[in-house]
Amino acid sequence: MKHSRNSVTSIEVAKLAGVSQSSVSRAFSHEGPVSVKTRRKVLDAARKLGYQPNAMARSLITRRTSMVGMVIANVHNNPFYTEVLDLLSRKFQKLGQKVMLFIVNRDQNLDDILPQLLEYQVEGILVTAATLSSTMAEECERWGRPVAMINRYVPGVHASWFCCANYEGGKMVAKLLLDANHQRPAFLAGSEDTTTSIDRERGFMEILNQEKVEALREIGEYTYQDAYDAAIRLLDRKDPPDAIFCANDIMALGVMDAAKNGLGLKIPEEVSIIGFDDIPMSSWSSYSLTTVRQPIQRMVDASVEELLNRIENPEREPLQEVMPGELVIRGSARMPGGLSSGWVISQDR
Amino acid sequence: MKHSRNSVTSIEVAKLAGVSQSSVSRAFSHEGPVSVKTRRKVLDAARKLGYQPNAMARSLITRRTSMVGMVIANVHNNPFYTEVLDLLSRKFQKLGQKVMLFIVNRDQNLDDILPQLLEYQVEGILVTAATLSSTMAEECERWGRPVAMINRYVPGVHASWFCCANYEGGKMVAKLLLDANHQRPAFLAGSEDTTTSIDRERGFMEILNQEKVEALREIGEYTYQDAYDAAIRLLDRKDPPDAIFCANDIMALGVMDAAKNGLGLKIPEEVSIIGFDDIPMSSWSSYSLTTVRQPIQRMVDASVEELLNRIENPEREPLQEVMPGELVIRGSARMPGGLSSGWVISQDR
DNA sequence: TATGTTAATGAAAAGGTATTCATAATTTAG
DNA sequence: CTAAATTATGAATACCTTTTCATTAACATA
Repeated sequence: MKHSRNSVTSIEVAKLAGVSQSSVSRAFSHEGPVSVKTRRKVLDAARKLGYQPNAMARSLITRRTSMVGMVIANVHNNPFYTEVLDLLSRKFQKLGQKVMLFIVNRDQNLDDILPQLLEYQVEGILVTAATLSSTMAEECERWGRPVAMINRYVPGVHASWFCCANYEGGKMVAKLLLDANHQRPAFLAGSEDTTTSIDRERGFMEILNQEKVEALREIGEYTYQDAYDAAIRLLDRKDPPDAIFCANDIMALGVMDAAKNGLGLKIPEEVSIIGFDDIPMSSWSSYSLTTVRQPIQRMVDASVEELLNRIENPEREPLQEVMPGELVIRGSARMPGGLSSGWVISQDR
Repeated sequence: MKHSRNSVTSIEVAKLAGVSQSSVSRAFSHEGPVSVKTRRKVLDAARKLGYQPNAMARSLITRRTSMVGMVIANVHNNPFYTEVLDLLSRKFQKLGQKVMLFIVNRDQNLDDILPQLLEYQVEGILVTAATLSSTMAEECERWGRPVAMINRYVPGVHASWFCCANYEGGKMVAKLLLDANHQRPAFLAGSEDTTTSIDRERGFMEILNQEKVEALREIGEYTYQDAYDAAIRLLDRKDPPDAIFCANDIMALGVMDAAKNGLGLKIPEEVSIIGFDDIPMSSWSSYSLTTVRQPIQRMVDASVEELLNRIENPEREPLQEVMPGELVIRGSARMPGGLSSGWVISQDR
């Protein structure tokens, strides 16, 4: 039996079941009163015909789609965002939301995909690792499409966001390095235009400045290879740093490989390296990277719940929260002598 | 100005522009005759009101949604599928398709998400790293929703699929190892129920059997940690293998770490290790993994194009293709003495 | 048994668009 | 300058549901 494109409608089901179309609808949507008898008749007929309610038609009348837009960048060159994507998607699914996915470049303008999201009537938009211009965000919000962001924020914009405490994380790292007597730290920045890198650096420098310690600085592009190259430049000078704090883990791994395999340096004896994120590879025995773990599950849970919450309650004010990261001490950074000086040493997960 | 949930309709635009609703529709859909004058009037009014055509209403009448379903597993513990996801998503976007994403567990039953896909009227379904039961696949196809799979196939099912030549890949690896005089190879399988692991092993064993070489065997779960543990078991016996072929790269990296850091073995002097996929980490200097590169871009391009093609031409027979992988020689496996004996040595990308 | 409540049902309307068909405006050909 | 062909427009309809409203059936209460 060859069907044409799914065109079995509730009317046909009604006819076969010997009831009205309304009853078919009621039997499917768990609303309204239906006798068990008709429900059974309807469900039988539906199964026989392979009937499936048409979500488009439904959304037209209910003005609900149960669809959310998910905009994400950096998914293939940063395992951190792979995990975010995975967790987000699963969480939305579990809560009955369909996910319309857009993978973009970090610096890509979202203005062209936003119309598509609105056209398809997503009820909310979750953005991570990509930046929504403030006018666009406002636009969405004004049209009743709440926006939630992970690890991005737009100052003064009417939207929800959840960030790791990047600034405080940078401070933690600086303190750890200074306590362990590092004299010449360096910061390896990711792209200049991302608040994550900026905030981590700000916190880092705050402490160093406070202690009148100067820092070297290099820039990469948030990739392993860029970081590798930057590390070579940094470590090959005649006054090389004795510690490198990297904007994220994937860069830190590149730096470690450059130091270890590229230049034959001993880690952490000759140079300490610290990252940010705690991606799975960081705990691999070849690296054992000391890093700041982002509260990824918390950020995902909070942002999803907040988004759905605001969808249900459009009048509610958007929530924002910065969530503390957690220092994960492994082997890639020299430790303070009096080890127990108040450092939180986290277990591997 | 506070809007309620986007409810500006083509009728309101028509009113403001002083034309009929039909003209608004025509001005937006680039079909049908519209004078430049009315088009301008319409577009102006639309911009003023922030009008956006409603894709649900449109799809109801056109019976097209421009949405495809994408079902993927293993995305967070195998970077290979992260890249597949990324490429697929971008390709669909570029071709004007919206992607409805479902991330599942590898062994999860897809029967519960399939109704959702059909309900939302996706026009086709792309499955990768997850297995669709043959009855479900048939069901989709019968309802005019073509199915395309990457790296999965269901024997005898009426669907498109594109696989890497896993069997031949396994053979290549076996030949390479034998040529380099390995005496005691081992295969580290991923989960038993995936055709990729099975086929790679079959090819591998085919050659070994042919040469009357026995092989050890272990099983992991397609994860770094599982592979690490399995490698310890394998290498800690009194008759350890001198080569381990792993079902995929992420496992191979776990094996390398187990050998190198766990047991202090030299790679490739004491044990050769070979993977499959060629994920980015494999080329990192800490690993330099010899592996079989999957033609990921080709598989993605082919499957997307095939899917869209079948959507437009429902009568067309589904296409299937197995695409050769490419041996990437790096440093983790001992090489044959006469190196140039016909081996294709690939450049890093 | 009669009456008041509640539950179940069907008819009809609404949601926002694309499209057909008939009509009006414009252009082209003769 | 008229007839014919073409192009532009608007009214009406269809797409497939959910939901309201009115009606009927079932039930409980007195």
